[in-house]
Amino acid sequence: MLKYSRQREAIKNFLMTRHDHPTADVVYSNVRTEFPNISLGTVYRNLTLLADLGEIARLRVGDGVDHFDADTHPHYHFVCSECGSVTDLKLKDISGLLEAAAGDFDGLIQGHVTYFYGLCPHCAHRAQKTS
Amino acid sequence: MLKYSRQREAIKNFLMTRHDHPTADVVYSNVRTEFPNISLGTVYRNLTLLADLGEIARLRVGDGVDHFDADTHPHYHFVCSECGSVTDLKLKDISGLLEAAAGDFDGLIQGHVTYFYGLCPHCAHRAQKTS
DNA sequence: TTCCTTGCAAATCGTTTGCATAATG
DNA sequence: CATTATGCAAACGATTTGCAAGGAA
Repeated sequence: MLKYSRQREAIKNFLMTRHDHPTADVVYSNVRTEFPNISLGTVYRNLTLLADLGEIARLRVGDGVDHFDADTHPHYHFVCSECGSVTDLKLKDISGLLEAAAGDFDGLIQGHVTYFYGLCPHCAHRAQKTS
Repeated sequence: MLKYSRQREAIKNFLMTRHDHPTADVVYSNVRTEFPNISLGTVYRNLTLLADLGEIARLRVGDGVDHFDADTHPHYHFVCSECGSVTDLKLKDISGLLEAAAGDFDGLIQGHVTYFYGLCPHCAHRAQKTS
């Protein structure tokens, strides 16, 4: 059975205040201001637990580090190749993707992961000035 | 300047014979039959080099291990949640995705990564019999 | 001979885990 | 009291890196 823990609550609360999809490390150093003795292990354990419960989402955007998102509604992400920032991306519905993929595939497709990459607004503008 | 190396050639040749997107470790143990003294480090260095040159593709499908593909034509992949196999997926053109995403995004979208997950044909059929 | 590449081992990095103790139900 | 959660540190697995020696141009 699941027992309440103040650390877990703090982790989830912190995540809900952020929209930049922080990593475990960032969660750790922030929650530490409230729980100076919390350990990285506890942060990882709770992030994994919350993700398994479906209360948060674990994002794997190919940079070798897991990012976490308190917004579990299906939506898309953009990863900046320059600064590494991960942001939400408004996108018209592309659920047609799944059907397109299911086409003549003999197995069972349960979902897909998509993320976009390039230069974020900030880095794109900076590149323009430099060139 | 880039110098020829028999190890690098063997690594690329091996990759071209495989369509199951092997990991560095699998490349290592196979190339080892031809070069018993090759080291994992050399395999990693060459895979990274070849990927940077665009001669092979590095696939990050969220399982924590990099997979490599000698087929650099843009195409999609399917990852089996059960057995972890990574296979190619025939898919109608979905390049509309990029434009859809570019919509009102203020930065520069250079590409996207998409992979599908679920049960591969083999695991799907096995699940059916069991239930 | 120059400088890239290798093999080896040690180092890094993100993440997980074992264990004794603290907190929850 | 029964159990889950924590803090700490050690363990892990994948990948990278420093270095001296080997091989290509």
